[in-house]
Order: sequence, then structure tokens, then C-alpha cells
Amino acid sequence: MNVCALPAVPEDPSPRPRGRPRKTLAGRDDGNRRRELIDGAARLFRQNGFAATSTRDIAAAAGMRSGSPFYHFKSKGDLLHAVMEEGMCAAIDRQKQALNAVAALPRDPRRDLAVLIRHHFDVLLGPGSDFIPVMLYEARSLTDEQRAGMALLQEQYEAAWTPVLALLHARGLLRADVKLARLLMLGALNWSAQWYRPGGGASLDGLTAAALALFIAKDGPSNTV
Amino acid sequence: MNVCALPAVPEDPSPRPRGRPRKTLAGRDDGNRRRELIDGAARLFRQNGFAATSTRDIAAAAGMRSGSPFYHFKSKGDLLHAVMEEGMCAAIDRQKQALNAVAALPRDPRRDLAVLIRHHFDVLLGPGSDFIPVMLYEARSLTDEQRAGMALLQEQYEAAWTPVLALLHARGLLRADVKLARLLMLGALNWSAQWYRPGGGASLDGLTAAALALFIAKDGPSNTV
DNA sequence: CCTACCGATCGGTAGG
DNA sequence: CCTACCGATCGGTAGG
Repeated sequence: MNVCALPAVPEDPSPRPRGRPRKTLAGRDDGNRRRELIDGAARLFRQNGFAATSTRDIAAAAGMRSGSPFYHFKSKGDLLHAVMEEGMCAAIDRQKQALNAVAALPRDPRRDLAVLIRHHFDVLLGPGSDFIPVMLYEARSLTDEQRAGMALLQEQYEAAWTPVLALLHARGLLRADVKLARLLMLGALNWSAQWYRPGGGASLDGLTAAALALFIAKDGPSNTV
Repeated sequence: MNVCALPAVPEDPSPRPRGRPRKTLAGRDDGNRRRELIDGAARLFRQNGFAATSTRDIAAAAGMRSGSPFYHFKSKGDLLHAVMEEGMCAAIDRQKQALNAVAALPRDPRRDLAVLIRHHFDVLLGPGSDFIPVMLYEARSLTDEQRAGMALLQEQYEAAWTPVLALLHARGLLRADVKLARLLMLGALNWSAQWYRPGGGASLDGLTAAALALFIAKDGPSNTV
């Protein structure tokens, strides 16, 4: 049921020729060549878009010849799907870790939201942050089936936001409707991938503080101005 | 200096063959065939992306043969640029009208922001709203020069937001930094183009109210809960 | 994973 | 604006 639980298993179990698992014909090292293709594809897809990136570009980025990516992936579209799945699974995993880190502390929805926002900025703008932007902007190039699968992962990721926002709403710190607030807030964050440049003024912590100040009222009614 | 002021003048004044301005060879009607190309291109670029849309698709959408778009535009890239310029000029124009409509009333930054947000949703999600999403998502396919020109138009559009946000900030109704607030708010709105479906729950007025509730504190410190 | 290759499609042009 | 066309590039495959 959970696609993310199987990180090393390829989707179709047949691509390896037959006998020995490595050092066939011209194979340089082991199966992490597949990973190099995914990483390069993520970078190129983000930079130029899926349709404007050729499989030859991707092959070259991994030091291969034009036909070789198709030894690892059935099609260019499957490579795109792999990039997105990889990105979403990593994001979900890291989100869980971030929430676990504060789970033992006294409950504080404002702090929890700060954790979610900060983590989201990290996934979006931190090191190795090509996967999620690709996922956000290239979904139309997936098959319907693939897109449905990614939507499930996305819901899983965004589900963590709902109880936090609901609690903030119940305490009067979030005035907008919870569902619309989630859409608008995630949009504000996602859009940062369009304008944020590392080392240009704001840090990810600074962005998190600004977003929190924008979205959430100052603490309780007792604690006025 | 202002590109938008010249709506009917094409960029290069040479494409018409020579003599009579219309009814040459196989020309059906007048020069608004160019407009049909722009409209169709806007729709297709939004739906499939610039790189995944062929000039043949665009020609077919306007009822032409494959070579004919190049009678109106020097290249596919110029067509993209025309779509974006068209969209931005219309958006800036309509924004001015929306602000003028409330300019005579007593100054109220919260209401002004509501006007800006509501207008932005209209430009983004209303009828004929393909141009701005294309502009937002396909800028990387422009030349550097074209992109710089579009950035100017975008700054012109966003400049209207700054004084309104600054006033809200001065009155304590907007807690985040004004510049970051503008980026985050416009991001929240822009992202709606990804999820909003007309007739699906929220109206544009409802969205505007939700965004305002999310971003701006309830009225002055005297008017507590 | 490379070599060699194929059919399809694409942006664009000449000439009317 | 159409007809006819070109060179380039693309995703993908066979065979080793």
C-alpha cells in the first residue's frame, strides 16, 4: 500500500540482463547508476522542464550514451515518475522525523506549524531540492495512473497539516477556513521556489518566521498587542 | 517606454506582403487572425506547456495550416512572448480600473487589499485566464531580453500592492515584513491556479474573503474579539 | 551499458 | 495564408 516503504526495489523486476547482478558487459559499478540518472534528471527537469529535457541530456549528465537510460527505465515518463516518487517519499519521511522531534514536548500548535513550515522550506529550497519542484510543476506529464498515485502521496504529506491548523483555528489564532487556509499557505510556500535564491537576504529560518507572522495571529486574546 | 500602450501595433512592422492590407491570396478576414493565434496559443501553452505544444497544434486551433503561424510571428518563442505581454498588459489595465473604482472613497487599506486580491483571482481564475498562468510558468522559455521586459511589467503590476501593505503594516494589521508578505501573499494567490476549479465549492469572492482572513488581523486593537 | 540505427515529429522556410 | 519541403532532433530499440 505504501510505495515509499520499498526504497531499493525497482518497479519492474526484469531490467537486469540475466546472470551476474553487476559487471555485465560495460557496467562500471553497481545499480546506483540508476540513482545518478534520477538525480541528474531531477536537476534537468527542474531547470528546463520535462518536455524540454532530452533523454540524451540526462544520459550525458550521468556520463552515459544516449540509449543507456532505457536500460534503467522503460521510458522518459517513467524516469519522471521515479523522480517524483523519490522526492515525495523523502519529503514524507523527513516530515515525520521533524514532527517526532517535538512530539514529546508539550503540545503547541504554533510551534508545530513552525516545524511544518520550516521543514517545507527545507524540502523546497534546501540542498538537493529539485525533486519536489519537479513534482509540483510537471505532474501534467504523468499518466493518469501515475498522477493518481502521486496525489495520494501528496495527500499523505499535507494530512499532517490539518490537525495543527484545526487546533490553531479552534484557539482563534487562525481565522480562515482550515481547508482553504491549508491550500493558501502551501501555495505561499510552494511559490517561494520561484523567487527564493540562497544567500539572497532571507534565510530559511527568516522565511519561516515571516510566514508564521503572516498567517497566525499573535498569541491568545489575553496576550494583546 | 510602456509596451502596453500600443495594443494594436505589431512588434515588427513588416509582415504584411505589400499592397492591400487584407484579402491577400487566401486571407479570410482581417488582421485579427493574429489574435486568434494568441488566444489559441495561450490555451494550449497553459494546458500542455510551451515545449510540449507544437506550432502545428496552434495553427490547427486557429484553423490554419502548419506554416501559417510564421506569417504572423517570427518564431514560436515570439508567440509565447506575445501571449505573456498581452496578458500582463490586460492585467495591469484592469488592476488600474479596479483601484480607480474605489479611489474616491475614504481610504481603507483593508478594502484596498480586498480589491487587489479579488482582481488578482479574477485575472488568474476568471474567464480567459490562460495568459497569466502561462506568464507565471513559462518564463524560462523566453530570451533573456524578453524575460527582462516581462519582469518590468510584473514589477509594475506588483507595485500597486506595496503602499497598501505598508499602510496595513503601519496600523498593526499586517505583522510580517512588507516585502516578504507581498511575495508570500502573491504566491498563495498564484498557486490557486493549480487547484481551483470553477464551480467547485468556493467562489472568487469566497476565496478573497478567506485570503483576507488568513493574511490580515481583525480590525484595530480597540476592536478585540 | 555501448553502437548503430529507425520512424516520427518538430520549427521553420521558399515561393506563390 | 497554403503547399511542399528541409535539416535537426527526439524517444526508443536491437543486438551484443
